[in-house]
Amino acid sequence: MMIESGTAPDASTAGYLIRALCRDGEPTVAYHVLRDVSRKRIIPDVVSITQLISAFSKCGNFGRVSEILHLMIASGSQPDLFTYQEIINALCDGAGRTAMVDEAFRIFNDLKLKGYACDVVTYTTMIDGLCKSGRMEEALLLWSEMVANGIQPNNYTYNAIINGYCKSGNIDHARKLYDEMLSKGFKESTVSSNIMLAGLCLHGRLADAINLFAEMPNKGIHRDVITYNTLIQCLCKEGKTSDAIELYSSMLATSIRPSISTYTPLIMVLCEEGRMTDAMELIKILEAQGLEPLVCTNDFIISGFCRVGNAEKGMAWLSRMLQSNLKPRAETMDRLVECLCSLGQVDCALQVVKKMFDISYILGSSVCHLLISKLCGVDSYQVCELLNEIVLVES
DNA sequence: ATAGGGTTAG
Repeated sequence: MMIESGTAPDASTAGYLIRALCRDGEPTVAYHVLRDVSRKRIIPDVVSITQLISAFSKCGNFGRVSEILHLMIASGSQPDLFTYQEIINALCDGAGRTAMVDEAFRIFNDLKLKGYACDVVTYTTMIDGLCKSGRMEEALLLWSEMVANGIQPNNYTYNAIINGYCKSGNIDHARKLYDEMLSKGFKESTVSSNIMLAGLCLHGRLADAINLFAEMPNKGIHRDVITYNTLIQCLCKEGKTSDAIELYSSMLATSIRPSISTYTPLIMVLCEEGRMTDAMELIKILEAQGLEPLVCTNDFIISGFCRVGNAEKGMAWLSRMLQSNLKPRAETMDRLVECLCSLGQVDCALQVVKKMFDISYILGSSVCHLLISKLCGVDSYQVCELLNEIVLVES
């Protein structure tokens, strides 16, 4: 309407639109606004373009990020520390999966060379990224460099490094840093407690973990869904299933709502113990709360039904999975074939095998042997050995 | 005229 009425949009018009579109999760539309106005030599403010860069960084579209940076610089506008902070943060994100920490580190070091004054947030982001990819030595070097530059670590920085120590197995160093953090006047928080809790759990120090959990309210630290999930997962891992379920029950008595990560370890351990009725009860509960089981939970359930010899239920869940376009793990299919064979339901087993072929899985050799044995009524290992011998003799 | 950054489980 504005353009049709003959009023030319300016940089502010574009800036408003770009920020609003980014906020509403429409970065591609925002990008087209930027392209449109830049053709008329109109360049929105750095804040708006930074939001756009942030949106594309977060979804991993670094090609587009680089393009916008070039457009920005070519039109005489300079990205600032916030702009690069968003890119570095996104490159560090991904929990080791898609983390491009090397690239983040390159940009970070480049920033210093270009004369940008990195601050506590930039340093902390980079330290956290290095810690998360297991590069503790470099993270500690950066910490020293930061302090040498007159920037004091804050509670975020401490949490990043404490988390790094916890994850890399040095729980005693983590503890030392924790005490140092407290001595500098930074307060314990839900986040710092959750980090230590996860560290203790990771190293099997269940008694210490339970103690920390118990002490949180005494110290005035609020427990959140992550606190509960971390301890529930730990109890499940340590075989304390009834304690895990008890903790889950006590969680329901609080105002904290369980998440899918509350249920996943509980259902997994119930399936492993063959407690399929209890597992299915939890599935019903989580679905009633509008949650959806993870793909791996479906695998646990099928394997669990196989474990208790209920191939029929296992088959039903497999169908449910395939109908939802979820891909079961190959081992899950193997378990089901094995279970059906042991029940003498070779035809059903072959149906599963057909479904495996449909999703382009290859039969494992042990399942192959099992099927051949069932179909031929002979021990296929012996047949194979015989065949091998024949091949040897002939060659 | 308006407005931007970092943490914990999975």
